[in-house]
Parts: sequence; structure tokens; C-alpha cells
Amino acid sequence: MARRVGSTGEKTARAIRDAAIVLFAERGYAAVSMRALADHVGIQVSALYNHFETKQDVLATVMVEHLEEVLASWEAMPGRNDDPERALEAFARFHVRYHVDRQREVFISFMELRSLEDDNFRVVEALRKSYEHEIRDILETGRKRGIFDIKDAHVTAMALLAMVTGVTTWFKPTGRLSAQEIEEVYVAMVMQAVGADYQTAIDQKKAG
Amino acid sequence: MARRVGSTGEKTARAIRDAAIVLFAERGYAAVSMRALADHVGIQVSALYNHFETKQDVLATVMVEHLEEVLASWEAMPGRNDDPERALEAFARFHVRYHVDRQREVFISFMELRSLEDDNFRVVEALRKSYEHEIRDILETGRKRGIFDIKDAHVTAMALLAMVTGVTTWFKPTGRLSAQEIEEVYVAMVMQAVGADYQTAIDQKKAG
Amino acid sequence: MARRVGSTGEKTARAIRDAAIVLFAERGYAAVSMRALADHVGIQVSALYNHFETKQDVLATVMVEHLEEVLASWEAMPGRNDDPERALEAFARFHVRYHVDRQREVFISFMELRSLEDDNFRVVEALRKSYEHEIRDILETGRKRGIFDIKDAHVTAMALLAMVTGVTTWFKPTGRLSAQEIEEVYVAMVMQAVGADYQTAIDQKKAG
Amino acid sequence: MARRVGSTGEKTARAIRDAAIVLFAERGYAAVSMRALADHVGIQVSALYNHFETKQDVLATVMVEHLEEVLASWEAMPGRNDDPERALEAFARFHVRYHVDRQREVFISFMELRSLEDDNFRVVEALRKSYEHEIRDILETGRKRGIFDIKDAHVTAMALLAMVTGVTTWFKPTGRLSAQEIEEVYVAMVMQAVGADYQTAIDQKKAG
DNA sequence: AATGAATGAGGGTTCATTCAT
DNA sequence: TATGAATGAACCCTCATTCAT
Repeated sequence: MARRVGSTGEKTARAIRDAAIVLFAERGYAAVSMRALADHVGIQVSALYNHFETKQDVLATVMVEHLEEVLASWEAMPGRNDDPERALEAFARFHVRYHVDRQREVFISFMELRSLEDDNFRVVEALRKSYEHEIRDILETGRKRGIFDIKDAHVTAMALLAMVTGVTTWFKPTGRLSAQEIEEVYVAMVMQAVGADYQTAIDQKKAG
Repeated sequence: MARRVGSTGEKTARAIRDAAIVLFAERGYAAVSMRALADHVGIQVSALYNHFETKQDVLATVMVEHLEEVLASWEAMPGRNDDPERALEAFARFHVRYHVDRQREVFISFMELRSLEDDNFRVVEALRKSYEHEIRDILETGRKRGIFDIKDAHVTAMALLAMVTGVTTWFKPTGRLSAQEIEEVYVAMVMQAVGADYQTAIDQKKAG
Repeated sequence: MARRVGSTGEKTARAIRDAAIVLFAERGYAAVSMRALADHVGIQVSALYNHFETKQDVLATVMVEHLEEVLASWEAMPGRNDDPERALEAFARFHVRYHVDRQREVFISFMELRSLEDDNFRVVEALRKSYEHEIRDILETGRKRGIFDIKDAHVTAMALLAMVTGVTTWFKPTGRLSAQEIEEVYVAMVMQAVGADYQTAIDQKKAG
Repeated sequence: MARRVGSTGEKTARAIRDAAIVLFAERGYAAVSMRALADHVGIQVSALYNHFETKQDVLATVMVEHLEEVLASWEAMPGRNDDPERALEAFARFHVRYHVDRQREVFISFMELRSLEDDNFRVVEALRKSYEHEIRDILETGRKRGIFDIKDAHVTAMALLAMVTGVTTWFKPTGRLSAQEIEEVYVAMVMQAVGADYQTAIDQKKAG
């Protein structure tokens, strides 16, 4: 008999993943005990094992689920198939927005790669690479066409990803700047960093 | 009795710090046991306590030592007191160079803030802020003078730091690009990101 | 409501007993989990509790059932009420045959006495003693009549039981010797061990 | 620096082995927890791990040590190189004596074979086989020379070993019979079981 | 300065069992 | 009768740290 959606089990599994995201992001995978996780969810430690085989399994599930959602969301992003300039802007916008919204998952997926056992690492690494290829391909296309003023698509891709991903380390929704404002700052920086004539476009909008 | 420099003890303490840097960077503070550390050094666990009071003390020592060295080196960097454009270039150049050279210490100092107990955290955080202020001040000065085309000095500072710091996550000395080449790529990106007329300067050099 | 013989429940209970016999013999009671037992049967752990109250109950059931069958079978063995020589031969023959056929149950009933809780232990111990008394009585009668050359009926009984029971530790149906051949070897040894003139009887048969 | 004989560590390790022998024999390996073992020794659980790597290691050590001692003792037994009749008597005498003295180790080495992991099993099994070969070789020699009236040296060896080993399951030093008396009963049974003319020899001694 | 042995807390995981469905 | 989910105790083992030598 199939497990009914919305059954107790489904809800508990979801609660465990959610608690894991909070705790792993806050303290790091190694520093989070299954007891702490269970306490956070409000169940007994042993009950965790009705939903996940091991602690490692919790981590892998969280990471894979996140990366798959990132990729799926990017697939649906408008502008991603336009010319390199618009595609890069779309990517930057998507990336910063997604990362501001899902700071913790992003941070975990980046930081806890080293905590993954071999099998899980391979799966997650493949997903990460897929994502990195997206921006690298945009940059490379733009570089070849002479639109972007960059020396190396790969290094640039890594640098831009690091820059934008870094927003997760300091952004707080209650801070001085809104998510919307931060998005604009980052998109502008990305565009300028590759030498695209972005500022003008904005000014035109304003002027228009 | 003062410990003589060059004594066995001094050498062991240095060896422990070095091993800690390697292991903390590789696995994270929480995932490194005192046993693993001792094994790496080639001594017994209990001998560690002749040199450091606690595991936490090892971490704090490594971080403080690193940050103090960073600041001292930056103090000595030529160009840091010139106009904002040159100062930013100096900073970018210094930062990427230092981070490529000391990848592991940088990574630890960034990642393991959360592993510090309150007292140590305050000390380390102060050192980090000092460093962040250096670039923020340069950017702010440049922004006020209309030299840099940026919206917000603080956000830009964080973004640039994250971007350049990120080099530690993928750079390998044996890779396709040399440290020298990567430095150039990053410096160019930083300068472009703030809208400084850097590329021209390079071209002038070439043209010169 | 009486449980109908042949009902699903009856079949499952039988399957659990059978799986328990295999697993307890193989790994020992303490090393077999209810999960392992359920897996072997092909049901969920909680379903076991529809058929047995506790794990201990499974063990007790298996042992009592086995010992009662042994006693009942021995009651029906021809020759058991004849003179001590024939009675001993009958017992040896019965014992080795039964033990070769039911190696696992025998092994469990012998080894897992210590795993029984008090109440169950008393029941099982009584059954075991009944069986031991059978051979001891035969030996004692033969010793008194001067037919058996033994020093002590009890010690001899224990020794012979141990010897024949030991067959379960190494006999494999696919081995060099058939069950039939092994039976002959053991019966001859038993008869000789008590100084009965058994070999002659065999020779007579051959000569006859 | 070599560990001094008689140091605390040596004594603790010995105490752990001794406690393990008692507990494993009484409850079985799987049913003995490291906590129970530590309690029995009077130390903390974690201290066990200063002396043995794992629980499995405790078992393997106890078994290997015992079997090596058995073999060494048998090597030193007088009469073991005489004619088959005397050699068998020597073996029976040695075996029952040793097994009465070391009931628990014998029982463990026999019963807990299944609890050994592969590597340890191979080592222990080899030692056991060495011992079994001793009696089998004696029996085979005697059979070939027509001294023993047995059908099969291997089956006979297993039967005799089981018979004599079984003494460990019921013998109690405080019981009706002394170890000395039980030895005589068993030796007589062994000799008679193979059709050796042993009783006469005893009578001769008495007559002598 | 280094060691072996000890401690007590806590690690991840499995246990037998219960219960609502 | 069978299930999935829960419990609380217990499992083996490792942890950081201490201390006599």
C-alpha cells in the first residue's frame, strides 16, 4: 500500500530535513549530533532512523535535493537562452536571488562537500559541475564573440560564483539593505566585472 | 624558565600548528580529533597538552597568528597609501597573492569562526574587521571622489573579498594557470567590478 | 476465537519458528535481532508480535516444541523396553538419527539454555532431564546386571550424550559419509564404550 | 621505551582477558557488553580500549592464546610419541585434564567460532585443526596397525573430542566426583570406544 | 617534554517492543 | 493480520582531557 502523501512519516521526514538545514548551516555537519537533530525536531533519536538510514544520508539528501531544485529553477529562468549579456544578467540575478532565499542550503552544499562519502560526493559533485558549466558556457560564448572582456572563462566563472555565493555569509534579511537592493548591487558588479556595458543599459532604462 | 627558541618544544609546537592547519582546512575543526592531530605530528595525544591547553587553543592560535601576519604584511605593502585606484589594485594584488600562498589558513580563518568560543571569537572577529575595513575604506574614499562606480562600499567590499577569497577553493599550484596569471585575472576583475579604468592602464603598459 | 489450522496466521507462525531455528543455530539467540528474523520470514518486525509475545517467547517455543517431539519419538522407538544392551543400541540409534535430522534444533536446545529466562528454563530443563534419565536408567540397569563395563552411569550418560550430540557440529548431508554410515559408526562406538559385546552381534549378522 | 612487565597496563590487560573468559563462557560473546566487561574488571568502558582495539579483538585474543597454550602443553605431554595405544591414552588424559582445568576457555573456543570475523576465524580455525589432527593421526596409525577397532579415524576423532569436551558442560569441581576420578572414567571410555585393551592394563596395575 | 593509562561524556546506531491505523 | 512510525534503553566506540611516571 502506497504511503499517503501528507502522512505522519512524510511530515516527519520533511521536519528532519528542515532541522538539518538549519543545524548543518549553523554548526557544520560534523558538529551536529543526531541527538541535537532529534531534539530540534522534537522526536527521539531512534525515530530519525525510520526516515534516514544514516546521518550521512541526511546530509546527502539535503544537498542533492537542493542542487536539483537549483538546476530545475535555473532551467525555468527567463532570459537564460538569450544573448550572453542577457543570459549572464539572468544568471547573476537568479543566482543572487536564489542564494539570498536559500542561504543555508547553499552554504551547506558548498561547505560540506568534504563531509560526503565517496558515493554521495560523486553524485553531488556532478550536480555542482552542471551548474558551474552554465555560467562558464555563457562566459565562454560571450568571450568568443568579443562581448565580454575576460581573460579566462573558467577562472572568471569561479570568481563570480564565489563572489555572489559569498552573499550568504553576511546577508541578513533585517539588515540595512533589502534583498532587492543587494541583487542590484551584485548584478551590476558581475556585469562590470566582465566588462559588459551594463550600467548604460540601466541608465537607459532610467532615462527611457 | 623561558623556552629557548629552537628548542625541541618550540619545534614540536610549530609542527602541531602546521599539522592543525592542514587538518582543519581539510576536514574542519570539529571533524579533527586530537588523536588525528597527534598522529599527524608523530607524537602521542597527551603530548599535545604540553604545547596547547586545549583543542580550542590550537584553533585560536592558528587563527590569530594568521590574521596578525596578514595585517602586518598588508601594512608593509607598497602602494597601500596611494590614491584609491592604486590602493585597490595593491589590495587586490596583495589579497590574492597572500590567499594563494596561504590557502589553508585563509580558509580556516573564514570557516571556523563558528567553532570559536566567545573569548576567542571576539579577538579574531576584531582582527577580521580590521582587515575588512581596509578595503572598505579604500572603496568608500574612491566612491566619494567619484573614481569608483559602486553603489555601496560595504556590500562591494564583502563581494570583492568573497570573490578573491574563493580562489582558495579551487586553486591548485599544479593547475593550468600559474599563481602569477591568476593574480592578473583577479586584479583585473576587481578593478573592472568597481568601474576603475584599469584595463587601459594595462594597455598603456603594453603600449609603453 | 480459535485460530484455524491452515490459516494465514498459522503459516506465518510456522515460518517464524523455522526461520528462528535457522538463525538461532547459526548466530546464537543473542546475536539474532527481531529485524533479522522478520527479514528472513519476509514480514515487518511488528508483525512478529502477532504470533509471539516476545523474542524470548520464540526461543522458548522452539525449544519446548523440539524437546517434546524428541521425547514423543523416543517413546515410540522399538526396542527401548528390551534388555539394556538392545535398549542402549536403540537409544544410540535413535539419538544419532534424530540429531542428524534435526541438527539445528538440537544445537539450540543444548546451547541456548543460558538464554532462557527463569520460568522457561525450568520447563525446558525438566524436559531435558527426562531425556537424560532415559539413557542413564538404561546404563544403570546394565551396570547393575554386570552387562555394561562402566564406572558411573551418570558420567557415562553425559559422555555418550555429548559424543553423539557432537555429530551436529560437523555433519553435513553432502559429506563423505552418509547419515546411515555415521549412525553405524556412532552406535558401534557407544556399544564399545560401555563394554557391550556389540561387535560380535554385528559379525553374527554378517555371518548369519 | 619498552613497557615494564608487571606494569599497570599489563595487569589490566590480564584482568580484562580473565573477566572476558568468565563472561563469554557464561553468557556468550554476543550477550556480553563492553560495559559489563568493564564493570567486571572495575574500570571504565573507555579504558578497555587502551588494551584491546575492539570487542572482537578481546575474543580473538582469548581464543588464540588458549589454543596456543593447549598445543604447547600437548607438545610437552609425556607418552605422546609412544605407540598409538599409549599415545591415545596420553591424549585422552591430557585432553580431559586440560578441559576440566580450563572449562571456560575450552567452551568459548568451541562455541564462539561463529562470532569470529573472517580474519580471526582463519587463524583460530587453523589452530583448532592442528589439534584435531593430533588425535586423528594417532587413531589412523592405530587403525592401520590393527590396534584400534574403528571404522573411520576422522569420525572417531570428532566423536571422541565431542565426548571429552562435553565434560565442560556439566563438571563442577564441587561435585560428586573429583577431577581425578572423572579423568579415569573418560580415559577408560575412550580406550574402550576404540577397542583398545585398556581395562586389562588397569587391572594389571591393580594386580601388579 | 613525552608517555601510557585512565576518565566521563557523548558519538552514531540498533535493540525489543508498542500502538494507531 | 500486517504496517509504518514511535519510543527509550542499550549497543560499541571515540572524544577531549588529566595525571603519575
